[in-house]
Amino acid sequence: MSIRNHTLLELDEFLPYRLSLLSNTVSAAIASSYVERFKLTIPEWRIMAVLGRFPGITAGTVARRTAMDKVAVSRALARLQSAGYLRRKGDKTDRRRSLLQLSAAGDRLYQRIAPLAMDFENQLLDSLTERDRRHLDRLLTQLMERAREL
Amino acid sequence: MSIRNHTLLELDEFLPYRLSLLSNTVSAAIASSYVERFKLTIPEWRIMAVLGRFPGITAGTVARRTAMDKVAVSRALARLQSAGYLRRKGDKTDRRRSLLQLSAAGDRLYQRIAPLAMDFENQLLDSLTERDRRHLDRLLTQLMERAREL
DNA sequence: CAATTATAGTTTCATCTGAAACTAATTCAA
DNA sequence: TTGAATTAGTTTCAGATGAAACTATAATTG
Repeated sequence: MSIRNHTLLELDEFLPYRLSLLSNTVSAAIASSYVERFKLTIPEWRIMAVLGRFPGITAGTVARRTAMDKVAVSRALARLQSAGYLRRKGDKTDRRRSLLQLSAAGDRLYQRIAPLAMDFENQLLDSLTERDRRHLDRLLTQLMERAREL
Repeated sequence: MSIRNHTLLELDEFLPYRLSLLSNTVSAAIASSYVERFKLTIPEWRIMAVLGRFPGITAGTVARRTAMDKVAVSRALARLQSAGYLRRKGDKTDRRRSLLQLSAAGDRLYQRIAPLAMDFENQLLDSLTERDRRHLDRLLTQLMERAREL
């Protein structure tokens, strides 16, 4: 990072640790600021977010789009359904699958939370200039590509 | 991020999600590339890292420096001790505490893993220019400050 | 001082999680 | 075709986790 060629391992300056800390801090802030208020977990909210955007996809597609494993998706879907936020429609061409979409109540909730989420992101990014944001976008993309390779 | 003023919530472009994904991907790579090989969990390895750097600190200090909660620290310390990597020395001025340090075996392990950790970090950062790295350092610091406020 | 309050660290308990096993349906291959 | 292999999704089981209770010690205060 800023001090290149560390000869000592300093956790505070160790990129994997910093990423983990930042991600956890951000997630905790989200959880306490709006997700918890609506009695959702982060995984449930993520699923609502992809279903709000792409209605009618299957559980497998949800798993891929949210990078969650299928067990976690299955359980979160069950909870969303029993909370009344989810509808499943059997897929006629493949009866193992169901096509998922938010119920009316689910959609109302999504319409309330999505702006809060975007607002939260904007508040995070407010401290950065437009140029910084583009830079951040590029850096995260590059790091992500690299991390996938390693 | 790059496309400012989202009117739609796209998970793939949502900063908290991207941070979480990147952090998880990096942690998974670390776990499979060297931590798992030495039969350590990430929390255990983090504790070894701070003890390698700051021998003689207490469990509470470890918790603060690793941002782990005290339950997790207590358990990871117990595992490290039973694996023979940790020594505890009663603190004479406060008998609730112990002063922690790596055992000889713990230190040997630390000396093997630390270079791998730094090497991993360097591989991650290889894709960035020196200027990008400084920028990344600054951006992460700013985001972290902001996230703490929110 | 004695009594209360606070702190360090551990244990308990209930919940969460992920790997593996499982069920049901589909696709492939002989 | 039909039996084997694959895939979608759920359930099970065993281990991980975090909040709250607990133990032991130290600090505070009246």
